[in-house]
Amino acid sequence: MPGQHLAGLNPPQQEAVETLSGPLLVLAGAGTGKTRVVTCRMAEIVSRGVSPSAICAVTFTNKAAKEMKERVRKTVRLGKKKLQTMVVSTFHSLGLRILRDHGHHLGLRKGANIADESDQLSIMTDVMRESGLARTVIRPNDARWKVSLWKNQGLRPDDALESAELGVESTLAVAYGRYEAELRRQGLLDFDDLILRPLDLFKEAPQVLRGLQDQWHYLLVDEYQDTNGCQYELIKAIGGARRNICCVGDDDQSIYAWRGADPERVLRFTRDFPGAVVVTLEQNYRSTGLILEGANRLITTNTQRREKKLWSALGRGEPIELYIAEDEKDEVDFVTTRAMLLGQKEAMCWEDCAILFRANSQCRPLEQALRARQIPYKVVGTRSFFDRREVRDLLSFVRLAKNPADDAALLRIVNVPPRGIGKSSIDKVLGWAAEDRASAWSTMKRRADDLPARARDGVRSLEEIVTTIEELARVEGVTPAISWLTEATQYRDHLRQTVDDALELQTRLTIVDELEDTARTLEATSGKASLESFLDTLALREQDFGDKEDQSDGITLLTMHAAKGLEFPYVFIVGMEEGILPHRNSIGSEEDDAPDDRAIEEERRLAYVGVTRARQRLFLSYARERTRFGRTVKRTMSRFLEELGLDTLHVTDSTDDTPADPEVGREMLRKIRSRFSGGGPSNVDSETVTDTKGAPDSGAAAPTKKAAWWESMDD
DNA sequence: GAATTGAGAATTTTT
DNA sequence: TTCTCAATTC
Repeated sequence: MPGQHLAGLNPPQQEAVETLSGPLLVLAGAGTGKTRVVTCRMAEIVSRGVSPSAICAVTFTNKAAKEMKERVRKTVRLGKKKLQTMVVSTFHSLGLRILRDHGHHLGLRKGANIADESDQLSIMTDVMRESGLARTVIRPNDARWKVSLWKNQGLRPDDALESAELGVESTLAVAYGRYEAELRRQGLLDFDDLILRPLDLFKEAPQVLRGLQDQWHYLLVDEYQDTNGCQYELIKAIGGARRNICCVGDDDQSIYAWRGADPERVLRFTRDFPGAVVVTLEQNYRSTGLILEGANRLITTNTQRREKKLWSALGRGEPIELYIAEDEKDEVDFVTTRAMLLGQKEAMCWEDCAILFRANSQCRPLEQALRARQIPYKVVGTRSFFDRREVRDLLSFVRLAKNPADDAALLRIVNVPPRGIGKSSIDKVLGWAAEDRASAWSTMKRRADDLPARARDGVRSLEEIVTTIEELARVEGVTPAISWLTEATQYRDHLRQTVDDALELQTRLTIVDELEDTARTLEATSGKASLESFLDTLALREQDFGDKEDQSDGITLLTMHAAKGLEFPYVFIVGMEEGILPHRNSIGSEEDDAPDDRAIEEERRLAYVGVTRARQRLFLSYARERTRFGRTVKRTMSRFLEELGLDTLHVTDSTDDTPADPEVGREMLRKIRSRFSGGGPSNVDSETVTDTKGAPDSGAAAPTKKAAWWESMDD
């Protein structure tokens, strides 16, 4: 029964849903119902009798993948089991899956571990030293990014060396080669390998690729504008000759060029896939007319883009507001005061409101101001649970149990908690290992007797721990293995001894608990898990932690990058200044650097993403002067404000007698300011989600509701 | 091994 | 200004 999923869709949306074969590009502007189209299209395919196992959908984030699965499940009438054969995963999960299933054709070790950022960094630091690259010339972290960029573009060490300029770049290309060799030696894969190595595999074992091509007749790629060269090759290979490939994206929202994404890839689609159908979605269901008008004006300044013009049937709405602040303090005051007003006058829920900024450093002053006024807030996308030392420490034991060649894991926990294996012992072992071309762990075990007595005992006890983890996991599962590990290492005691701050200790102990919970949750949903699947799930962040973000409500603080795909009724964007947005590194600031149009265009797209997050009200602000690094500097307003249509904005500043809300006099504002100017408690470190509950007497009591903003990430 | 100190940098970072 | 990182020192 074809066409059963077309109800309620506009004509272009219907066309996208009905075009089932051949290459299809869905140019989905912000807020045009992309997710809806994608899920309906998949439902349509299935309802025409295609097995779900013939469909593969690729996204960038776990959240998007989860969302898509969920929506398809709700749309398609089909048994759960049947539906689960449909692959909906991130690029990285897909790559890893392919490598886990077929990696042996590449001589890939069975237990290859995934290197996290700090592993990458320490390996990079080592190989830089060997290559004679001082960290004053290029910082290891920057080197890591550069190498990652090369890998994203599909450049191997040889290619990089060839294309590199003489000097630092070519030395770095040499270091890149050593970095790769070191990863392999330790049986590690970095994130980029998860995309790059499957391409090697397809060359090495074409039958594997053929198998995948036979399996997946329908391919879907989400956020196509963000795909890098490597990811493009991967999907093109799998899409193969069948070319049933549907890419969904918006060139105007391409904001990851600096990570190797090519914003022009969307523009090239019809050349890359001749005969492609292009459907453009322009009706926006999110924002009011005036917001969209501003957004359209802004983005049409860009030259490299597909023509499209968002329109809204939601009415004109309120004008975009601009507040010109005296300084950063005044700007932050404006945001918090305005937010409280909205809470009182328009019954805005805190969770309906977001504050967007360009750089994370802009976050802290906002947090402080919100805390002082006891407005609850949460910060999205800061250092995650997975990057916590406690998690990485404990997982390193597990990694070592799975892959004895993983020197990075060994070095992290060799003496954590202290077991008498000091620096000199470690150096000795590393020396022997290098001579024998063996792994550090095997060498350490084999030659423990050549070490001082205390170190020897330490090695034996570590050996005991590692073997037991492996056995426990194999026989009883991951959960008992992890619980046993924390007990046997007395990791909690170790924390109690080394952390003196009570609050900090509490946080860290909780993290240990949560790691155990994670194992439990994983095994509760999918049965006894192997060490491998446990580690993979964590490394790719495929699992949520305790649904913590769902419980908290409050104003959301996030970067514009993190805001992509989200929407809020009320949006503040702060720091609309030259040097911040567009960022100074994109302006071509250096002496002889010509202004880089492409960089500016990306900043403009970023601003566009920010603006199009707003449903009803949009507040922009900048400061006339700002204290940066201890020095007060004059600021100029962002060129993007002009491009948005300065004359259409409702502009106010601190001296204005008609403050932002025309109905509320300046007196009122002042009153509110002074009422809440008393300092509140401070001293909370931000983690993944910081939730500061407003006290009952805060007077900032906006109503709250349960429906969460992340339920609608429809872009 | 832990604490101290000094230099250098201060975008965004889906996995 | 304020953070990070690594070398130095006790």
